[in-house]
Amino acid sequence: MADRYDPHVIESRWQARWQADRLYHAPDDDPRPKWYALTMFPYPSGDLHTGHWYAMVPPDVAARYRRMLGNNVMFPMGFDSFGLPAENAAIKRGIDPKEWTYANIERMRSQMRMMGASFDWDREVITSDPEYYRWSQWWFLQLYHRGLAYRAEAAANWCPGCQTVLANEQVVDGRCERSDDLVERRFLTQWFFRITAYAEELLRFDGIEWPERIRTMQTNWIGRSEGAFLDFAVDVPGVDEKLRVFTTRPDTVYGATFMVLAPEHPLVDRITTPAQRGAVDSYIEATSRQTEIERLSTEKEKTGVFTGAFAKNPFNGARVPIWIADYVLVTYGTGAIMAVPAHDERDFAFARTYGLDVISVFSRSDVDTSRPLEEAYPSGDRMINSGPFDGTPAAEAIGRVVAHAAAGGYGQATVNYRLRDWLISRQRYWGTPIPMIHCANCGIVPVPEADLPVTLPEHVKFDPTGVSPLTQIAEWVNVECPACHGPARRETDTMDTFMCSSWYQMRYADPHNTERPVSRDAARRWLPVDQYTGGAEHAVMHLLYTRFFWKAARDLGVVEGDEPMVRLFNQGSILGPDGNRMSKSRGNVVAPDDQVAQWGSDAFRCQLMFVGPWDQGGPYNPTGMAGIVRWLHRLWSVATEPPVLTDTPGTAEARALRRATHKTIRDVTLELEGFRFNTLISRLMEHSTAMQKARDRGVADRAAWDEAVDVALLLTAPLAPHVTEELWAQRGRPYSIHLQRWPAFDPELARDDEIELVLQVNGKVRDRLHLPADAGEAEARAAAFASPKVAALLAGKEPKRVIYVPARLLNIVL
RNA sequence: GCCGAAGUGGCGGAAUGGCAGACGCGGCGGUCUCAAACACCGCUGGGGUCACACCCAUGUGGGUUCGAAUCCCACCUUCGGCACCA
Repeated sequence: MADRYDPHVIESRWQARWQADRLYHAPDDDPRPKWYALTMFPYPSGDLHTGHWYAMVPPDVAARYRRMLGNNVMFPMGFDSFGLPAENAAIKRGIDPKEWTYANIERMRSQMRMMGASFDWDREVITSDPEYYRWSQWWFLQLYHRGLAYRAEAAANWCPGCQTVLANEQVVDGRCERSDDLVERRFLTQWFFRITAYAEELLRFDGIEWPERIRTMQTNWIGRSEGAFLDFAVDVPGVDEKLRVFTTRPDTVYGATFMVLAPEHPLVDRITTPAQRGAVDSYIEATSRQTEIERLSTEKEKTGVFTGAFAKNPFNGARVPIWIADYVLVTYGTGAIMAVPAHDERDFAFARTYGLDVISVFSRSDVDTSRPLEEAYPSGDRMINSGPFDGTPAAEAIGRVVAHAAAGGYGQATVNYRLRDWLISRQRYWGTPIPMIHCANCGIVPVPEADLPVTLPEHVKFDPTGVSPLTQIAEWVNVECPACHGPARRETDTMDTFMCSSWYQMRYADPHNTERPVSRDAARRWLPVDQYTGGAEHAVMHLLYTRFFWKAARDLGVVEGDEPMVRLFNQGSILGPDGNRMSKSRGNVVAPDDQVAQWGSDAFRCQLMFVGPWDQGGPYNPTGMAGIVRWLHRLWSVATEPPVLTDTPGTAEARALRRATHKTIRDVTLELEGFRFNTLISRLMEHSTAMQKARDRGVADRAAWDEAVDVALLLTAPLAPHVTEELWAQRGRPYSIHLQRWPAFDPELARDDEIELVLQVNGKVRDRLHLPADAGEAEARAAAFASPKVAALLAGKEPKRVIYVPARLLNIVL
C-alpha cells in the first residue's frame, strides 16, 4: 500500500524541482504559438494575503491549461514597487523606503513560490529598479517631444494626508482613493499627460473582448458630448473680450436669459463692476473654502452672485446679465455657460432663486408657454420666440442654429469630453524622478537620453512638507543646464505610480534590454497580452491609462496594434468568513501561510476556486476545506490503490467508466474556457467518485481504468499541480505532467446509450422513462402513453397537444 | 436621482425556457473501533403520509408560454458605478 497523501512533503520537493528545471520559462525562440497570460502585479506591501492568492491562482490555472494545449505560455510576475506606503514607513519608523520595499519583495517572492504558480521568474520586473524606471523616464521624454507631456497651471486635487496632488481618477466621492482624506483644490503648476488627445479612440473597443461593465465605465468617464461653442460679446466698457460657452443645446440660444461663469473663470475679475466687487469677492472666497464634496452636492440650493456685467447674445443682440455660481465647473467645457432656464432644470432652479427671466423657445402640446413655467422642459416640437428660426422642427433645430452661428463667425459645432488630462506630478520621494531641468536662461530643458536614468538620491529626510523631499537635496537638485551649461535645477516632483504600471506588460517581453524599453522583435513576438486578469477597481485608472499609453507607444513606433490587452477578465474580491472585507481589526483574516501549513498549497488553491464563481468573489469558507481535502485524498487513493485489472473492454462497466471519463474531459474543458473554476471542480469530484465506485467493485478493465486515472490527473494538474505531479510520477509516467498534452475527448465514447425521458401532464412531472438513446419521437410517444401513471391522468381524454423535446421531455396537454 | 449586476435549502453555490437545489460544507443515522480520529455508506427544502400519493416552494405582485429561478412589466432589498459635466 502506498503512503498517505502528505502535501507538505511533496509540495516543497516539486517546487524545488520545477525551479531547478526552469519548467515555466517561456523561451523567445520557440516555434509553438505564443500565449501571453498576465495578472496585475502586486504592490510589495509586506505579506502575501489571501486576496493575492485569489487573484493569482485562477490565472495560473488558465496559463497551465494553455501550456498543455501546446502554447508557448509567458506568465510573468513582478512588483509595482514605487509608492507611498514605503515612504510612510520611512516617516513613521525611520526605515529607508528602498530597504523596506526590497525586503518585502524578497518575502513576497518566497510566499509566491509556496503557491506553486507557474510564473516565469526570469522575466521579473521591479518598477523601482533603475533599469526599469530609466525607461519610464525615456517614455516621459518621448511623450514630451510629441507634445503629449506638458506643464500647466490648473486646479489640482490636493490630498492633505498623502501631501501630494492626485489625478482626477484617484479622487472618489471627493476623497483620496488611497487614504480616504478629503481632497482640497489647489492651483498649481504640474506635469500632465495629454490623454484627451486619445479620447475619441479610447471610446472604441474594436477587436478586444473586455467586460461590458468596464467598457461602460470607461465610456462614461470619458463622457463624450456633442454640442457647440458660442461666443457672446462682453458688454463692458474697456473690455474687448468674447465670452465663449459650450452648450449641447445651441437650439435654445434665444432662451438664454443670463450667463453663468465658474467663480474661478479668468474673466470674472475684469468684468466685475465696482458696485458688485465686494459680493463677488466674498462669494469666491466662500466657494474656495468648500470641500469638493460640498461643492458637488446636488442636494444643495444653488447659489451665485451677479457680477454687474452684461453680455450680448450674438443672435438677437439681447443684453443678458453675467452671474457667477459654483454649479458651473471651471474644469469642464469653457467654464462658462449660457443659462436657458426654460429648458434646463439647473438653470431653472437658479433663475427661480434669483428672480431671473424665463423664456420658452420650444412649443409643446402639454405646456402652456404663455403662463409662467412650473418646471423646465428639455424638449419640444418647434422653435418659438426665436426670431427667424420660429417654426423650425426640433429635429432640425440644432443643425440650423449652428450653421447660422458658424456663418456669422460666432460659433461652431464641437465635441467636448468630461475626461481631463492625466496629472502625473507627485510631490513625493519614492517614485520615478521626472527627467526635466529648469534653467533660468533656457526654461524647461529635458534631460538628454544619454544621461538617463536620473536616479533617486539616497539618505533623504522624509518629513512631509507639501513639497517633494527631493528639493532638500542640494547636490541632487543643482545641476548644469544641458543646453547652456549654466546653473539649473532638477524637477523635484516624481511620477504617479500609474505611469509605471502603464507599460509594464511591454517590459516583460524584453525585461533586460539595455537599449530600448522593448525591442521590436520582442514586441512582435509577445505583444499584446492575450489574457489579462485583475480587479475591476482599476476600470478608469490603470485600465484606462494603459490603453492610452499603448496608443501613444504605437504612434511612437514602439509597438504595433491598437490595444494592449485582447481579453480582460475581472475577478471579484474574496472576503473573510464573516462576509466582510478581511481586516486585522475585524479579526477575520485568513492568512495563506497558515492555510498552506495546515492543508497544503494544492488544497488552498482548490478551495479558493471552489467557494464560488471567480468573477463574483464572496466569503472564504474555511470549514469547507474538509471537502476539498477529502477529494484530494480520494484522488490519491484511486491513483495508488487500483482494483484487480483485467482485459475486458467490452463490459458495461468498462464502457460506463470510459463514458464518465470522456464526459468529464468535455465538461472540464468547457468550464476552463469559461473561467468557471467552481463548477469545474464539481465535475472533477464527480469523476473521482465514479472511479472510486468502479474501484470498490474490485475488478475493472485495465484500459478503461488507466485512462480514467491518467485523465483525472491531467485534468486536475492545472488546479493542484503538486499532488498530480507526484501521482503522475508514481504511476511511472514521463516528467512533467505539466508538459503533457491536454486530453482529447471522444464524442462517441461520451455518448449515452440510454436516455431518461421526463413525462409531464399539463407541465407537471408525472413519470420518467428510460429509452434507448436512438429512440425517436414515435417511440417516445408510444412509451409515454403506455405509462400507467400517465394513462390514469388521461382517463380516456384526448390530449390537446403533445410537446416533445428530443431526448429530454414529453409534455401532454389536456 | 440615473445606469448596471444580483436576490435560490441551515451555509457556499448549481441549473439562463424543459426533472429546482449539481458539487461541497454543516446536520442526522449507520459501518469500522475498547474508544476517539480518519475513512466509508445512507438520509437531509417545507407540509403531508406508517410508507406512498399528493400539495407548496427560487425577494414581492402581475404577465407571456404547453412549460418560467430563467423572458416581459411594476415594486422591495443588497452591492457596484455615476451623480450640477451645461
